[in-house]
Amino acid sequence: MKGRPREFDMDHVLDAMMSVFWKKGFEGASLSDLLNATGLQKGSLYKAFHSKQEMFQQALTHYVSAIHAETKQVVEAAGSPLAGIEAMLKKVAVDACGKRNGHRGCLAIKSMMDRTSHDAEVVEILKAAIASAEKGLAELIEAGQAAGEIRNDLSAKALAEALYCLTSGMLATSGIATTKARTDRIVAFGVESLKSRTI
Amino acid sequence: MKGRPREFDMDHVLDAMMSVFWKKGFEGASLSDLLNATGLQKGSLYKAFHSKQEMFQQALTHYVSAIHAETKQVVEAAGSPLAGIEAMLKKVAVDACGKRNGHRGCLAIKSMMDRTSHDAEVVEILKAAIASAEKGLAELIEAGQAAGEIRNDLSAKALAEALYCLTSGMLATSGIATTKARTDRIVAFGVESLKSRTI
DNA sequence: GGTGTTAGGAACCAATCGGTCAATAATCGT
DNA sequence: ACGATTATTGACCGATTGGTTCCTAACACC
Repeated sequence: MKGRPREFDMDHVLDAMMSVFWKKGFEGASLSDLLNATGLQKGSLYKAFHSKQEMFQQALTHYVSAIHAETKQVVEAAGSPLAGIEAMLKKVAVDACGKRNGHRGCLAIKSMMDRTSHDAEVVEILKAAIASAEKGLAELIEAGQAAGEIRNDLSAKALAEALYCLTSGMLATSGIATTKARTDRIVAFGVESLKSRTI
Repeated sequence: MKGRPREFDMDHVLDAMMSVFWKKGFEGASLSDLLNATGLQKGSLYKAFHSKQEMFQQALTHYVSAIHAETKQVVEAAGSPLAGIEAMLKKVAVDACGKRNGHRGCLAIKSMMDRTSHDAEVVEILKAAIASAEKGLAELIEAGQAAGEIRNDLSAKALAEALYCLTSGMLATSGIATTKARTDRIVAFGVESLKSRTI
């Protein structure tokens, strides 16, 4: 590495930009919002990221890996595959209900709505995130099926998709139709729909 | 009514604005976009609606009632409560998969993401829309329960919420993770989860 | 057929948008 | 120590933003 080293911490800057985009969306977030949040000057920001689009992509990637890590941790703390899934659903329910760092809902879901038609790179980031999430879910479900905990009349893949769909739905209506009682019922429905049953 | 009558057709204008907001979102839709789409001049638009916010609110209301009418029709064409629900899910799946008037997904879900923190009126419109949709679903489910077609170990309300959540999830990932095969599996999961079972 | 009322049209506005650039400062490799 | 390289700063840019205003045109009512 040559030349003058950067004075700011990239992680803090990504966090700050993530917050701004999360709260205001891509178009709603102005350069000066980003500048205020990061504490940087326009030139510095544009030297590190070449455009607002790239700022967004990096912030989104940052968000996705943070969520991934959090979810992994929650799942692994649980005692069984089904318990892991329930814990994950409950985590999503909490994110959908309350405020999280002052923001509601999920940056990834928001991005699906307003960026995918303008930014192909964002589409790839989100596709990868969904694929990764569903792969993790499917593995968990397979383990649960092997243990006889989870129904095996439907494929692990199909169940993983349905589960992911349920979480997306909770996050999509975040702030409109998300009370704790409501998300509790949805989580219960999800868990109940997974259980193996003896007909 | 006094004075000069308006020359444009309000319904066409609402349709046009709805399309623009649907495709570009609130912030992404510029006044000139709206002007081009409606064919009106700035003065006329602002005489009819007093601000961009109000244009959005009216366009969203227009959208919500259109979707409501479409859904009602699809449901009533089906032969039984459960068949009605399946038809409704399939309709959502189609909307989530393909393009519809050149737009993807659902304007209401998009609005939940980017307008609810800025516009309290939009929150009310969306809350009312969700409440109405779930009320309709719950009545359908109750009828299905009475007919023995739908499980009654969970309340109609809880099932309606879960079902709505599933549809929101499909629409949220519109354009990212929506292939026909995938939405087919999710629809099948939804229907399967509703069926009454003899344990 | 005036008169009051509303719609249409286009020029106009300040503010803000995303983005650039040249000058200066700080570090690395040698 | 010195040149190459990179970061920081802040002024600057044209374009566009949402919104206003004023004038004219067209109808309803009496």
